[in-house]
Amino acid sequence: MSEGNVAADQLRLFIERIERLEEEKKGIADDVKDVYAEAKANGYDTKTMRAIVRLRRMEKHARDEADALLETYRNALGLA
Amino acid sequence: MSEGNVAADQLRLFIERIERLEEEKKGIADDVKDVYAEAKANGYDTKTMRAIVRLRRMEKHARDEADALLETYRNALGLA
Amino acid sequence: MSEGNVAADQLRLFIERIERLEEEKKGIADDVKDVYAEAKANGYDTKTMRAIVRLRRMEKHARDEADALLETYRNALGLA
Amino acid sequence: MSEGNVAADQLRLFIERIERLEEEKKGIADDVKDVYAEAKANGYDTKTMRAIVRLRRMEKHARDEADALLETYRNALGLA
DNA sequence: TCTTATTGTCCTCGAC
DNA sequence: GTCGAGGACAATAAGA
Repeated sequence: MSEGNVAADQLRLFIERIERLEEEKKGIADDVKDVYAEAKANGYDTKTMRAIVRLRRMEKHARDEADALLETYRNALGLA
Repeated sequence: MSEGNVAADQLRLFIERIERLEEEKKGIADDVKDVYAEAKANGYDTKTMRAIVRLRRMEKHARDEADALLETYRNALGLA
Repeated sequence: MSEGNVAADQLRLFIERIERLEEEKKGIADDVKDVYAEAKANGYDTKTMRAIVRLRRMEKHARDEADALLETYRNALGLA
Repeated sequence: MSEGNVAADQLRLFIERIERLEEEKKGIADDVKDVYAEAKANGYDTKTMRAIVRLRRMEKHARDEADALLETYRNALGLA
């Protein structure tokens, strides 16, 4: 079997990389949950906190989008 | 068969209502496409236009979200 | 500013038309959601309903395809 | 302002911790996407790959469940 | 074709 | 423990 399973091996490696990343991702998601729990234990309202996080994310996205649009304009006008 | 198919009839009515709405929705989506096509025919870059529409939508969402959050704060503080 | 902003004005009009249409579309999407919610409140399983709607749409699509094909044949044969 | 904003500061810290974690999470999600893209560039079908990953996750879950059940039995029987 | 945008489904989470 | 909302993910459709 010294040959022919190259493709299978490569696939397996891809799969394993993905699984490792997914695990990391899950770990971080758990960390996020912990922070909310800790905040709640300190008397904060998690619903409001989630709203704040959501708002800030939206604002950041809008800003990024605006920057990209401005860049598009610049290019269209041949500036910089 | 004057009886017993009440449920089936009701389900059919729900399905038909949904299908009617979906058709309307599709019609509007087609209208949007037409507007983009018309704009393109007038020399506008549709990709940029889509970016503008997206940006304005994001900004509006952020604004709405901010308003809702402010309202939450107001209530929490017993104001108004 | 009686001049030169014609293009900008026209663009703005296009954008506004699109945004208006998008809003209508969203309104209809909300209506659809309401119908599903109402059906659920009447004891129907929305997942199944969605499957039905999807199936009927596919069938309609298949029928339309068949009609188009038939039309193609007709034309190829010089029949009305 | 040496006083009274303790709560606000603490809240801000919680929010920032969450945002930092969310960013990390997004970074990893992007990494996953990259791996899929790389696999695709090597001739693999990503849809199939996703199915494999999903299946293995389910199998792991099933195994964990079985282990937990076994543990429950052990405890019920007073075995180490 | 190949990417990007939208849509739909699933699943988690907090509230009641 | 059920419900509804929200977010994440996957599938499909559209556009370049």
